[in-house]
Amino acid sequence: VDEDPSDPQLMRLDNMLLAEGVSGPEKGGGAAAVAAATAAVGVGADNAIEHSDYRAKLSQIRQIYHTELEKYEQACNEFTTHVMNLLREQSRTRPISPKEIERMVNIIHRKFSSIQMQLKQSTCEAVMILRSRFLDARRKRRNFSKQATEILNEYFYSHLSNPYPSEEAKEELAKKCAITVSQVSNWFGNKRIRYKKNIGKFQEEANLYAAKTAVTATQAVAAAVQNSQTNSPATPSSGTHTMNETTGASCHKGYISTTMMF
DNA sequence: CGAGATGATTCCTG
DNA sequence: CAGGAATCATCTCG
Repeated sequence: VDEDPSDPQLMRLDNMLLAEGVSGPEKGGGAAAVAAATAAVGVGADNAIEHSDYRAKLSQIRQIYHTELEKYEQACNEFTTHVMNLLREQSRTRPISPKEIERMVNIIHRKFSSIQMQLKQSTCEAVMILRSRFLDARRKRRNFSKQATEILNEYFYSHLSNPYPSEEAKEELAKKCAITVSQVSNWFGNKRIRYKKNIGKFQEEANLYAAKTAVTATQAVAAAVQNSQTNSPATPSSGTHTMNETTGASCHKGYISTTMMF
């Protein structure tokens, strides 16, 4: 019967924490803000822009977290002093041992730290979601620029017999297309597999680029080609260096042999 | 909106 | 580990 005064006190504390501290406007607001920061992954233009966007959102989450943490800290302290005052008041009507006070304080702190853990966890979750949204490149896939595709296709179709660019070639292409080397690798991987899966579908494209390289080759060796064009077909006897020009010149006349690979 | 195109990822093999 | 194959997730276009 004597212990009852303390238990209602505890109950009230629990209720207050549960009602106001945790599920009150504070956490709700925080969670909503975090969710907003996470969800607002709109259309990013550039890689750099997206990255800074990502960092901004990250720091936003971090700031929300710290704000909330501070709030809880403050609320915890306030509540502790409040309870202490109540206990002190009660100590006039009944003896209150230091042990009991300590127990109360411990309970309060435990409660608050569990809330903080919850906050921490939800913050971590938000960060993970943010990370996965930004890091999973499939989610933000952008087609390469027309120009880049042009360059890649040009290389592909002018090396149809061996469409495997060396590491240096890949770097070169990457530089020209303003993409990464692994993107170049991806592109060639995709292109090879898709080309050979349906060569017919790519015939038009192949001719187009063959003609295109022929034009550039013609420009490069204008005089020579002009003279030999009417005469004999270019002799494909030379090595890889002049292959560009020879294939280009011969392709100019008709179909490029797409069956030579695979 | 839906089908095809396309860049990226995953899994597997030599 | 580079490349092939299958698959995913998004983009583009009618």
